[in-house]
Amino acid sequence: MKPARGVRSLQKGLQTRAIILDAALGLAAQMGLEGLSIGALAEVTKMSKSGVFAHFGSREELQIAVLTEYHARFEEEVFFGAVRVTRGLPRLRALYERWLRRVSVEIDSGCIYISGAVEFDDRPGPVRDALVAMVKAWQVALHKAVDLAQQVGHLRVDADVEQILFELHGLILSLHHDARFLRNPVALKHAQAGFDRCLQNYATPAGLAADALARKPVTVTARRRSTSPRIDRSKT
Amino acid sequence: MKPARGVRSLQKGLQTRAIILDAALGLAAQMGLEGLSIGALAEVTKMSKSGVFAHFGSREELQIAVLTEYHARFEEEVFFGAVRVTRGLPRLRALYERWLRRVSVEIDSGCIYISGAVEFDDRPGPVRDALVAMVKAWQVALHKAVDLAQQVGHLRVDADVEQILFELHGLILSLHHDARFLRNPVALKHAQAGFDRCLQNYATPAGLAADALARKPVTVTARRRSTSPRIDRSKT
DNA sequence: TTTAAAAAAGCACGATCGTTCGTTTTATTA
DNA sequence: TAATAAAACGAACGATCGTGCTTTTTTAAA
Repeated sequence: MKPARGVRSLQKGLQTRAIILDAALGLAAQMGLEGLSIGALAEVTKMSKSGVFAHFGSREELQIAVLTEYHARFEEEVFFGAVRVTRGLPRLRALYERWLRRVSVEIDSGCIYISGAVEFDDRPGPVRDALVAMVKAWQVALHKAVDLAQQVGHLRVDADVEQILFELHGLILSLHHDARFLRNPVALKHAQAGFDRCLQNYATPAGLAADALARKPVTVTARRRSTSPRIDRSKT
Repeated sequence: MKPARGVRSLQKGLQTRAIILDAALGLAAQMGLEGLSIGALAEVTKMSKSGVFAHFGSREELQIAVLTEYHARFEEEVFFGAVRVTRGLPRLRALYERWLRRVSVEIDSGCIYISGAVEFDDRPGPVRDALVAMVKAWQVALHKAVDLAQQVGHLRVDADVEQILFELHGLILSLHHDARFLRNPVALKHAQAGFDRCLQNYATPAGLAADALARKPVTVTARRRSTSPRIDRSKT
């Protein structure tokens, strides 16, 4: 039959592909998507270069596969865990808290969305396109959460949603920068305080009340695995 | 004589070194410090690889030289131009406006501080050390400006200076992300509005008055070259 | 204009990169 | 267990990487 096509249908193939992808996520988080090399990936998985290569067909497809996998994990950890929280400020805070935790847990692993945005901001091609699509999808999800918070009367309706998202995203980026690059241990507190101050600007009195009410239970709840066992997550 | 030592004393050497460095800044702004290769640099300057190489002695020293040059330009454009403005909120706004403009002018050239922070956040070595030192120096300068704004009564003295810096930096990072990566044309407006909203939180009434007074003349003044002709800036 | 030094070029090195191809091993199915 | 397909390997390719050496060209001083 023809060589590899990037799409597997049997057991063993998918299994080792998942192992490779898991290692690739770790490598990409540390070295960046551009720093991810097939040789290093082969070494870390104790496979041959060509063996690794055959699972993806090209380096570009490997990068896209890494992105797709990262997106799935991000979605599951940050998004799906928070949409079950009461809509309005409680849900928005839950989204932000999980997002924040994802970036600060990744203090020694790196957020591929953030590093990828810098690496591919003027490097056109399918990798950039895929990354842009994922980041925009996440922004749309946040947009909806803010919209809902306005509809339930938690956020002032005259507030500019895009402006809120811009500022919240800035807090996340600043956290990533200060915690990871400058190794500033209080960066997390600044990001949390920034969110609170943002709310004080855009929230209604009813929103602040709802937020205060929901605050303890929401922030404390530790997230447990949902039912879908899509991928072994033992190293995460 | 011994080979190259990275320090030149005669005319021609420094001259072409400056030319190379200028090209290297452009390349690094586009490809990142890690994407900067001596081969590509030789091609763009129409020199031989070894000819380029001899001016720096190693790739690492080239990267550091690029950083140092970038730092000098940043300092001159952003910092030295703003410290002549009245201390307090007017100066802080002047600093922020220039910083902002530097990042948004660089929409198609890239801020090396920001891309470098992502590239070197877990890549120890002298390049990372140099970059950290420069970013911290800039933060210290901003810190002083905020301190002064508190001392002259423009900012509330109970405000956390580090928190203010964290949030302002977040706005800059968000601008860089949205403008450069997502190509969102309204990102600049969001960054400006974010600054204003930040002031409304931390400024005193006297500060807001001083800011309103100084706003027109300060923001409009276009910056002209100062007297020091350290380096040909024709491409900038 | 001759002379000594600095600058640039030329060439080659080992290493690593992504990728291709043919072979061998492993896994699945009949 | 035998037959068949998938998976992994091994070796090699052209390209590029940073870097070292030697030679030629250019520059500055005598």
